[in-house]
Formats: sequence, structure tokens, C-alpha cells
Amino acid sequence: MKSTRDVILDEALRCFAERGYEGTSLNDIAAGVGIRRPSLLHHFESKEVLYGDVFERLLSDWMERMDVAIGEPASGWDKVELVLRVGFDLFAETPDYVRIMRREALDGGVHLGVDLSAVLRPYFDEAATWLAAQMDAGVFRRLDPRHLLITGYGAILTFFSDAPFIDGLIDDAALTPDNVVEHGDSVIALFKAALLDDDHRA
Amino acid sequence: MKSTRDVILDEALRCFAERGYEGTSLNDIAAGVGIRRPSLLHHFESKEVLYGDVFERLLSDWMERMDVAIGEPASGWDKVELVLRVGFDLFAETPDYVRIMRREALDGGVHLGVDLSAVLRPYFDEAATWLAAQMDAGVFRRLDPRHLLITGYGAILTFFSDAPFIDGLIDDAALTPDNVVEHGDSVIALFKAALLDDDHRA
DNA sequence: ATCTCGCTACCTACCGGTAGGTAGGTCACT
DNA sequence: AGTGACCTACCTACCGGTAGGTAGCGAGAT
Repeated sequence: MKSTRDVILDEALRCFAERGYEGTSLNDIAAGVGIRRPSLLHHFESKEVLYGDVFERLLSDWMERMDVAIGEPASGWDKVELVLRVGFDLFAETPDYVRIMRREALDGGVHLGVDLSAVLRPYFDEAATWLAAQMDAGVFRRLDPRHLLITGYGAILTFFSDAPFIDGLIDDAALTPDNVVEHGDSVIALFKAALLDDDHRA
Repeated sequence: MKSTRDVILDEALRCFAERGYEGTSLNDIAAGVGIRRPSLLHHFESKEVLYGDVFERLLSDWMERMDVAIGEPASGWDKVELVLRVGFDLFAETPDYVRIMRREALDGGVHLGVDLSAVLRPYFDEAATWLAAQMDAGVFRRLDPRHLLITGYGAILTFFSDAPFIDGLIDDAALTPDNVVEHGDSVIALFKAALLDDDHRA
């Protein structure tokens, strides 16, 4: 059985993702868990600490999975596709993570002690360097690696973070399993078409 | 000289974009204007109405400008580039609009009387139909038009909405004029590379 | 020319409600 | 007996919104 602490973290993630930091009250979270607010504050010393702990778990989950993907032996386009696929699947599994992450990006990380960009920057720099090398070697079409990464980040994240909005643009719900797969394939096809010249394509 | 009402709308836009609906108090806005909260409520009958009016001004600004761009005589890739460029410039001029829009997309439009997706859906459908026709005619590489549009929306919007976060990933501030131009060129280059076969490219 | 009515824009003082957080007690289990 | 998990009752601060009052102005009437 899950510890109360973990149940609180789960519920807090859900609430913070759904309504944001300011829009979520400790009463909401406590009610979702089935306890009173002071009991919740017995496990986490303040709302800020609770939020920070939620975020810490999120980051460590993500980094662990991305490290695995990055370490896989693959090269050229296969590597890009692998990382995109793992990132996409990761987000698909944890849309609440994505929404809370996006809210934090919007707010510039004011609720966090840690600087989010600083944590992710090493990954960003490594990816940019790798892309540039591949372009130099003629494997990929030449595009600005840093802007490309930012665009890819935006393209993938948005699909999950703005799902309630996208729901209204298409006929199905955005996050049905079928549609998630379709969108993932679509993003990968876009980057494949953009990065590979016709004569490099299978 | 600007009417007090307009000054309030400007300040409210700034605050809502910066800290969200729940994170902004009427006192914050009033203080920014230089009046007291009850005086603000003399001009707008409630916080919700004020927020709705801010959003209404945003939407009509955007739609007016996009209508002009869509009406321009151009075809094929030139049309895509034109619309992307106008959209990008529009967002670059009004990053506060983008951030408040994204917050609304995240929340699923709960603070609004109007359904945001319903307003934008005709544009979305028209664009998807047009893209599909171009692909059928062999002008563009075949990709799923709807997913492509969602990806484009995410790619462009994110750069502006998440600027505080992106600041930390690159060395300059994200929204310097130079960098905005660079990113716009980069997004356009990405879509151009993806949509045009090698033999269609100039 | 002046008085006064009506109106707008602002103010201070206050309302009920809810936020995060604390004090202190109960109870079960070790 | 000690400890951890939970409770009720309470605190202060702040929220959105209202009540009621006032200063200033322009239009009409005298």
C-alpha cells in the first residue's frame, strides 16, 4: 500500500497541474486525499515545500528515463527518432507532469527554489553540440541546432499541455491513445522530412 | 491621453499575463494604475468581466491582423511563409497576449465565457483543408495537416510564452529583437525543409 | 453671474469568505 | 511511555465586492 506521503504527492501533482499553484488550495489537496489540511501539513511543512517536492520527483523521474534513452547505442536519424519517441512516450504517460512544467515555464520558475533551466541546460547543450556535428558531417540538413531544439521542445510539450484547448480544435479528445500515437508519428515525420535530404531518406 | 479604462485594461493584461488569473489580485492592478480597488470596480463590474474584456480585445486584435494576412494574394509555399511570418511578428509584438493565451489554453478556458477553441476552429479547419489540397496537388510533401498545424502552433507560441525559461537555456535573453528574427527564420526554414521536396526548393 | 442638479471618478470603511499556518489534543501502535 | 498520524479550533492576512460619501465638472434655470 502507498504511504500517505505518496498519496499526497500524487494528489498535489494532479491539482497543481490542473489549476496551477495559486489556483490550488491545501484544502483541495487534503480533501482529495481524504484528510484535513493540518494533517497534510504534518507531512509537508508548507505549501511551497510540497510544491517543490512534487517538482523534484517529476524532474528525477524524467531525467532518469531520458538518461537511459540518451545512453542507447544509436546514431544519425535513428538516435533523434529514439530520443523523440522516448520523450514523447514519457510525456504521454505523465501529462500532469507536462502541464505543471509548462506552468512553471510560464511563471519563470518563481515558485521553485531550483532554477529549472539550469538543470536542463546540460542536456540542451549536449544535444545542440551533437546536432551541429551531425550537420557538419552532412548527415542532417543544416539548420540552427539551438532554435531547432527549442522548436521541438515547444512542438512536443504543447500537444500535452494544451490538450484541453486542442480538444476543441479536433473532433476527438486530444489525448486518446490513438491520437497520441498519431501525433507522435506526425512530429517525427516532420523532423525527419526537415533533417534528411531526399537522398538520405530510406 | 488614454482613458482610465484603457490604462486599466493595459495593466490588467500585464498582470494576468505575468501571474495568471488566480495569481493576480484586483489590488495589484489598481496599484499599477494608481487608483484604489473600488475605483477599478467602478469601471469593470467584476474581476471576471475585466478579464473577459482583456481577452476580447486580444482576440479581436489578433483576428483582424490574421484576416489581413490570410486575404493576401499568395499561393503555395509563399502563402505558408506569409502567414507564419505575420503570426510570428504579431506574437513578437505582443508577448503578453501570448502568455495569457497560453494560460487560458492550459486551464481549458474556465475563466472565459467564450469557448476559445470554437472561435479559432474555423481558421484551423480552413488551414487544414487548404494544406490537404496543396498536398494532393503535389505542392507539399504529404504530412497530416491537422497534426502539422498543432505542431506549428506549439512551436511558435512556445518561444514567446516560455521566454523566461528559454532565457536560461541560451546565453542571451530570448526575446531580443535579433534573437526573435533568428528564431522566426529558423521555424520557417524547418517547415520549408519539411514541406518542400528537394526539387521544389528554390 | 450664480446656483443647483445630475453625473463621473474617485475615496475610506467595511462585509463575508477563504487562504496558509499553528496550538494542542486524541488515539493506535510499538 | 513514546511516537507518528490525525483531528478540531483557532489565528492573521488577504481576497472580491459593497456601502456610502465627496470633489469636480458641465448644463440649465433663474
